[in-house]
Amino acid sequence: MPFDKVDPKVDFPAMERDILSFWGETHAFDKLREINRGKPKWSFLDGPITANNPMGVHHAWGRTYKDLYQRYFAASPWTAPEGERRKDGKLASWGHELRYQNGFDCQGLWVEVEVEKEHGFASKKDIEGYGIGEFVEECKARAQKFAGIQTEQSKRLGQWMDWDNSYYTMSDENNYSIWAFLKKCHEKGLIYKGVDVMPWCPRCGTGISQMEMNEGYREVAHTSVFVLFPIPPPPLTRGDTRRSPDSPKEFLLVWTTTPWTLSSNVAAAVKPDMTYVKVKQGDRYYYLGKANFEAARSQPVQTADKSKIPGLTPIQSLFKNNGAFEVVEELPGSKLVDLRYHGPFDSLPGAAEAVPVHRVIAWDSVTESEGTGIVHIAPGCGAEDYALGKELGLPRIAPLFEDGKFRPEFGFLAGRRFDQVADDVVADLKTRGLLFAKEQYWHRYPHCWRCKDELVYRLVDEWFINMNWRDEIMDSVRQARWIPEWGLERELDWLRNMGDWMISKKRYWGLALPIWECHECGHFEIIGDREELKALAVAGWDQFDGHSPHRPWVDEVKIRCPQCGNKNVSRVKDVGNPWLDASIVSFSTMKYFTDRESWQQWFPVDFVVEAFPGQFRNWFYALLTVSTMMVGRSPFKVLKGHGLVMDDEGKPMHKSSGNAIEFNEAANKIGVDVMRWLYASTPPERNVLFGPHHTDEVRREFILPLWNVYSFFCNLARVDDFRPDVHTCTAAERSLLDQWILSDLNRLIQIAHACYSRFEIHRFCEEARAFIDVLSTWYVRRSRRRFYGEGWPADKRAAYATLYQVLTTFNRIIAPIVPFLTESIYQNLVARQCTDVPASVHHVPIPIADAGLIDEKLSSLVASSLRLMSLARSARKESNLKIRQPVAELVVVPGNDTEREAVEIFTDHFEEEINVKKVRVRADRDGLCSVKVAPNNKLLGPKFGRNLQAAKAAIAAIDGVALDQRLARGESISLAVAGADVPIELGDLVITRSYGEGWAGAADGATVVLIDTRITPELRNEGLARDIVRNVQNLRKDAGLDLADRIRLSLVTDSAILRGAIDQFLEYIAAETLASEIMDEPLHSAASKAEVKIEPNQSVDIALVRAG
RNA sequence: GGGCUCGUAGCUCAGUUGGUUAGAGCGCGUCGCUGAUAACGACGAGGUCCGAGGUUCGAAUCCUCGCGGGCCCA
Repeated sequence: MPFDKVDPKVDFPAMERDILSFWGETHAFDKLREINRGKPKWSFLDGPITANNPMGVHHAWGRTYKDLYQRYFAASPWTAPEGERRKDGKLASWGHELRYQNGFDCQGLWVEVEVEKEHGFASKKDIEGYGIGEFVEECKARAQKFAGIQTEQSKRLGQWMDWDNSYYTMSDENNYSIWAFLKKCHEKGLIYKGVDVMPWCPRCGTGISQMEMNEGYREVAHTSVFVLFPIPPPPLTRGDTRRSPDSPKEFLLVWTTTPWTLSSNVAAAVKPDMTYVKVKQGDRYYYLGKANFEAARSQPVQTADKSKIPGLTPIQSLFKNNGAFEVVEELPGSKLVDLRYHGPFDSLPGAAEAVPVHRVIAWDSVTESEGTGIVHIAPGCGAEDYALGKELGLPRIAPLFEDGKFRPEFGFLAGRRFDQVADDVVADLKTRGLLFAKEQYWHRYPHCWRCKDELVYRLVDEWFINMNWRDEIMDSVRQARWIPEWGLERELDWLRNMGDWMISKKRYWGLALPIWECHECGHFEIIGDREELKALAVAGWDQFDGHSPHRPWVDEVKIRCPQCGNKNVSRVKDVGNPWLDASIVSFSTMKYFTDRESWQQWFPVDFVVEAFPGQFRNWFYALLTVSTMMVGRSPFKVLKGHGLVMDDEGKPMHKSSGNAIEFNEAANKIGVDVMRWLYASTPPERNVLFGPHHTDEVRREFILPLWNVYSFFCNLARVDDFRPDVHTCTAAERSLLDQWILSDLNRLIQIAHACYSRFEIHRFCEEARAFIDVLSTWYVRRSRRRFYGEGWPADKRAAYATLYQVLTTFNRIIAPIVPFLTESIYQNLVARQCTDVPASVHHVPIPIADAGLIDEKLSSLVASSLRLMSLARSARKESNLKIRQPVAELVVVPGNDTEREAVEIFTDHFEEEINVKKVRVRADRDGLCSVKVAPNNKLLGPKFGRNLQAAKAAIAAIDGVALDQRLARGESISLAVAGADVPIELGDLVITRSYGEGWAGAADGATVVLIDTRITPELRNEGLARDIVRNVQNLRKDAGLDLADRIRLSLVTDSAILRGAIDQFLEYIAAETLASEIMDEPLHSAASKAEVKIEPNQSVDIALVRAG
C-alpha cells in the first residue's frame, strides 16, 4: 500500500482526535493489556485527583508523567538498556503487566463548599435545615459528575487507563479500610480525644488542621489596641490622703491585635529578664518594656501600594501626643511578676472565673520588638496562650460558639461575631478610660483555605492520632528514592516538626469516623469494619443497612457501652480529615483486605508521582503514615515530585486571577502532544511556564521539524513507491552520513532507556530535541539530493532505508511522550506498509540500542565539520559575498587532527554548503595572518603570583609574528620578569590572528578558516545563474507546480551581463528548474511571470508554463 | 522569629576546583539561505553578574553584613 500523502501544514488537534477514534475502534488499550498479561509486574499508584471541577492544564503535568512512564514500562526491555535479543533480532523479553488504575478524591469540605454555593447556603444551619441525607447525596453526585468529566479529559490527554476500574475514595471499600487502619492505631493506644485551642473556621464550623492552615494565610488589617490594665493601689496606710482606693493611678500598658479576646483575659505576661520602664504622664503611671517604649515600629507586611498601609507610631510618640511625660523608673520584668490587676471586662459574667486570678506572669516568649512588652493572655483564645495556661493551671475562657458568635454571658458582645465587635470593644474601653491608643495593624492572618473566611482560635474537642512513633515513619521515608533528592530531607523535616494528626472535622460529607463514644462513662470504641459494627449494634441497624457508611445513616446505629452498659452509645458527629481518604489507597484499592495474595504482587509500588507543593505534608505524609502503621514500610520505591504550572509570565495560575487555562481549551487549540512534550521536557523541580509563548516554542523547535522530516520522507516515498521490505541496503552501501546518523540514533536509544528508567525524562527530551535538530538541518539537508534520481541505485536505497529506519526508531522511543503524533507516523510508515506488525505503535517493544552501530569517532568528525562549516559561513559573512556566489577556494587550517580528517572526508559537503570550487587544508598559518599575543591568566597566575601585572606588561611588548614562528618551530620562550627568566609554554599565551588582502577569515581557538574573495568573471556568471535559478524556483513554487513537473521557461533581459550568464549556464539552469525549453522571447501563454531585479540595473523577465 | 534556597541580557535560564573579552534559547535589528521546513544560518545591539565590605595577583564564583524574592517551619 502506498504511503499516505502527508500535509506539511497538519492540524494537530484534529489529527489527535482521529487517533483517539482509531484507538477506540481498534481497542488498542485492551490489546496492549492482553499482550502484557502474565509478564512481570510494574506497579504504579495514582494519587487521586480531586473530583470537584473540570481539569485545568496544570493537572496535565503530573498526568503526563503518569501516562508516559506507564507507556514506557508497558513496552520496555526487562534489562535496560541491553535487553535480550533473539536470533531474529527481535526482543525476547519486554513489557510489563500494569494495573492502570486511576483515582478520584471525592470526600471533603471542598465538595461541600461547592454544593453549598449551588444552594446559596451560608452556614451549617442551612445544611441541617435542608437535610444532611439530601446534602450528602448531592455531594456524592457532584464527585461522580466531575469524575466523569475528568475521565473524558484524561482520555483526551492520551492517558491509557482502565477507566472502568477507577477507584473512588468515597467507596465503601475505601471508607471501611480507613476504619481498619484507625482501629489498628487504637489498638496501639494512639487515638485520643484532645482539647485544644485551634484555628477554627466559623463559617464552615470546623477546625482547620495545621496542614490546611498553611494554605490560607492572607494579608489583612486589624484594629489593634493599646489597653490599660489598672493596678489596684495597695491598702491605704495611715495618714496617706493622696489617693482614693477605688481610682488606680498605675497601669500595665498592654497591646493586642485581637480586641475581642480581651473579653477572655486571664493574665498578663512579662519577660523577667527584660528591662521595663515606669512612665509618668499627668497623674498616671504606666508600665511597659523599655525597648518597646523606645523602638521604631513597622507593619509586618508591605504591599506594592505603600500608600495603603500607614506606618506605625512609636509608643514614645503615642505618649508625646498626650502631652509631657517622663520615665521615672527602670525595673526588671521580674519585679512586675505576681502583680495583681483588674481585667478589661471583669464585669461580664462570662469573665467571672478569671477575675480572682488576674496577675502578671513570667513568659520567655515576650519580645522587645513587638507590642509593649506586656502580653495579654487569653488561654481560651490563642494557641500559645493555651499552652502557657495549661502549664500554669490557668482557667480557660471560651467565649465563642461554633459559628464565631459570643455566648450569652458576654453582655454587650453576646450573639455578635468575633470579627465585628472591634469598634464596640474600643468604644467601651474608651468610655471607661482604659483605651490608650488604637491603630490599623497589617499582618498575615490565617483564613479558611476553602471559603476564605477569617479563622479564629477556639477551644475545641477534636480527635487525634498520637504521632509519637514518627521515627518509624522516618525509616519508611528513607526506604524510597526521592526525585528530586532533596525531597527526602524535606519529608523528614516535616515529620520531625509535625504535631499529632488531627483526624476529625465537624462536617457532613466525608469519612464517618468509626468512633462510638459513651457519654455516660467517657469510654470510646473504634469499629474496624462493617461486620463488627453489625455485631455490636443494638439499635438503628435497619435504618443504616443498605446505605454507604456516611452521615446521616451510619449515625443511626447505636451500640452498647462495653464499660458501663449504656445502650445508647452514638457515633461522634465528626467526619474524617480528607487526607485519611487518600492515605489508605495503597491498601484499599490494591485489595489488601480482600485479596492479600494479589496485593503482595503489587505492593510496594514501583512509582508514584505528584506535584510536590503541599504533598510532603499531605498525600506523601498520609500514605507513608498509613503504610508504616499497617505493614511497617514505605508503600512506594520511587517518589517523583514536580513543581507548579505558572502562566506565560511566571505567575501562579489561579482561577481567581483569571490566568488559569482550561484543559479543554488548550487541548483544542494547541493539541496535547505539544502540552505533553512541554511538561516532559521541563526539569521537575522547576515550575513550568505555560502559555502561547512556550507552547509555540515546543511546536517550532521539536514537533514541526520532526513532522517536516517525516512529510519530506513520506511524500517522496509515495512518488517513488518506496517499499521498506524491498528497498533495503547493505552496511557497505551506506554513506558516511548514514552511518553517522545511525550512530547518533543508537546513542540516543541508550540515553532514552537510562532516562526513562531513572524517571529523568527531561534529560532525554533535550537529547531528542538536539537529535531532531541535527537530523533536520544536517542529515536531511545534506542527503536530500540522494532521494531525487530515477530508479533505485544503491545510494538511493541506502538513503531511503536509513532515513526510514531513523524515523521509525526515533518515533518509537518518543512515543510514550507524544503518543498521538507517533501513532499517526507509525500508521503511515509501518502499519500500512508491512504485514505482520503490531496494530499500534504502543504495542511495539521499545528497541534497544545496537552498540555495534555506535561510532564515537564518526560522531566527533561530523561535530567537527559542523563547527568548521559554521566558521566558514562566518568567513563568508566577513567577505560580504553571499553564498549563491561561488568562490574559488576555501582554506582550512585545522585546530586538531579530527578537524583535519573531517575536512578530508567531507570535502564534497564543504564545497556544496559553502559554495566553493576547491577546499584546501593547510598545516600552518605562515604568511596568512598577523598575530596578537595575550596572557593566559589561568596558567600565568600561579606561575607569577603577585608579579602577574609585570608579566602582562612584558607580554604586551612581544612581537607576535616572530613569537608565533618561534613557537611553531618548537623553540622555547622565556619572559624576563622582576629580574628572573621564567620559561613560557605554548598554553601560557593566547594567540589571535588576522588575515591579509584577498582573503576573508574566521578563527576559533587554533582553527582558522579562510575564503578566497577574488571573483573571476566565470565565477560571477555562475553566481548570477544561481540567482536566476532561485527566482525561477520561487516562481514555480508560487505557481503551485509539483516537484516533478517540467516547464517551458522564458528569460528575457536587455542586460548584457545577465544575457552572458544565462548563455554560459543554460544547461545548468535547465537542469535545475526542470525546463525542457528555455527561450529568450516573451512567453505570452505563461501563467506565471515576474520581473526580477538580480542586481541594481540588471533585471530579467521570467515567465514559465507547465510543459506538455 | 528560625531554617533552606535563589538574585546573571527585555524574558526564561547556563556559568565547572576562583582565571582570557560572562554565555545559550526566545525576543529585537541587519544580512544571507531555501523546491522538506510554520524554518534555517551569519552578524549585531542589549549586562551595575542585587548592594556594601573582605580574602586573593585575580571574584558572577569564596567569606561577612545588608536588600529583595521563593519555599519550609514557628
